[in-house]
Order: sequence, then C-alpha cells, then structure tokens
Amino acid sequence: MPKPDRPPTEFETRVYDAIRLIPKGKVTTYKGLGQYLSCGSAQAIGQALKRNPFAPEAPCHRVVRTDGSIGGFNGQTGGKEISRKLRLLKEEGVTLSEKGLIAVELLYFFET
DNA sequence: AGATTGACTAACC
DNA sequence: AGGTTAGCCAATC
Repeated sequence: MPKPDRPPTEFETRVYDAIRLIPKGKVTTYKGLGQYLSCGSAQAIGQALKRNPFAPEAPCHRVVRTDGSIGGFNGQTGGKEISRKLRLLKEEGVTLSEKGLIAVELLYFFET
C-alpha cells in the first residue's frame, strides 16, 4: 500500500543472488556479504535486504550482524518479526541465545 | 542535483 | 559495559 514495488536494481539483485547461495544451517554477516559484493558499506546491504521482494527465495534471515547479534528482519530491529527470524534460524540448526547472540560455532558462509 | 535515511561497523568516550 | 561519533554507500526524498 504505502509504496509500490519497483524492479530490483542491479545491486539488489546481486545481494539476493548472494544470500541464495547460503546453505541451510549456515549464516553470514552484512560485512561478509559486503566483501563478496565488493561493497564497503554493510549498511547499504541491509537496506537492500529490508526491501526483500523475494520472500523465502532469498533467505534474508540467514544474515546477521558482525558482532553476532541478530540484526533485523522484515524492516524491524526488534519485536515480532525478529522473533520469527530467530525461530527460523533455530529450525535450521543455528542456535541462538535469547538476546540474539549466536551460541554455537558460527558457520559463516562468506567471511574471509 | 543535493540532502537524508538506514536490517551496519568500528572507533571513541 | 553502554552511549556517542564518524565513515560507508545505495536508495529515497
């Protein structure tokens, strides 16, 4: 309603394409994606992800912050949507603490 | 075309 | 340990 969808830009397409490569049970960070995309701004990545026009096809829930905290989901940085993200990850084998910190050996996909 | 925004980070205080 | 500042960069206003 508020804003009509628009065709994804080239940059966004690259982001979605990248996260699609993340296997189930693994995660990556905004920064890691940034390196893969040669983009020095993780924030720009986050912005691309928040729009996420491709629902489950682009597993944006597998992207977390560099410090291990959960990051955001569906436009929010806390609340209901975040809970959903946590649950999704847990079902995929990524155990998180209730605070959003990853409590297992991190299985980062991208990363140096 | 210029200013602002933001699912980020790192550096400082 | 927690709050602020500064840098980043694509999208949006």
